[in-house]
Amino acid sequence: MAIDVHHETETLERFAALADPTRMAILGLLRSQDQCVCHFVEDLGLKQSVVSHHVGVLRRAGLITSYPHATDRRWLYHRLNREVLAGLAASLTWLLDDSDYDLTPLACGADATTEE
Amino acid sequence: MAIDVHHETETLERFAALADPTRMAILGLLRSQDQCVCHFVEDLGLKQSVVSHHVGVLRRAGLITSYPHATDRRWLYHRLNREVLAGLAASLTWLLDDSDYDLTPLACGADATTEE
DNA sequence: CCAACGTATTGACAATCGTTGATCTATTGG
DNA sequence: CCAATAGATCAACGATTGTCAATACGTTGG
Repeated sequence: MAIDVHHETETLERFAALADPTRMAILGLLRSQDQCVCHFVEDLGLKQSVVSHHVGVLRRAGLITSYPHATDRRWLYHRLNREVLAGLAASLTWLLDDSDYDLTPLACGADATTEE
Repeated sequence: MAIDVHHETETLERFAALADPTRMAILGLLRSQDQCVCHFVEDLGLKQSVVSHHVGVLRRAGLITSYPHATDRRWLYHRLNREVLAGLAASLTWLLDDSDYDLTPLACGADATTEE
């Protein structure tokens, strides 16, 4: 069974990639349209190297994919990887799934002994 | 409108709290039953101070809530905060919502100029 | 072929994070 | 009251991460 696919290093890296305001802002910009780094630099008012760094983090985490512009290959466009983001949402809903939830708190070792 | 509730510091802190193997393991254990720190120490084979630290991170992030055992108040039980976890899942699905998605990549400044 | 441009990469520095061991507090049982 | 227990807290250390400036790389236009 796929016990803890949700704890995998890959998944944790992805959550870490989400946990940064700059990167979350970039993802927010990509929500409505594919864009290249120059837009992030302009819209977020950040240095190019900073943006490039964060885009690299997002790409290595698999949260976005990148492709060169059709005519001018200097421009690198970025797109949300919706499958991966959906996978993260699935990890969260897996945690939330309470079909196996036992309402009684798990007894402590000492608790179990004394109550025996 | 609730433009970027999903970028809030609170939300980012929560994603950061998820991005650690120990904390994700603790959340995984809490999925099926409320437990106290002693269980995490035993099940994960970690030092008490390490577990206490990570439980603190999870609690401050709002991912779990804590309450003392009914009869022995030395034992502190922990429970998933399902509302908060659902909120994180909502932030992800908000990113995924492509109802406003424009298939044409956003033109670069230079691009727009030359193509004029 | 050269200069301008978009982006990636690198190295240095500061800040943050996880681990450890020690100590501290509160609670329970004798 | 005292010893044992559950858990929190703290200071110190090493590892990681973000920022910045500089540089390198590939592409394009002249």
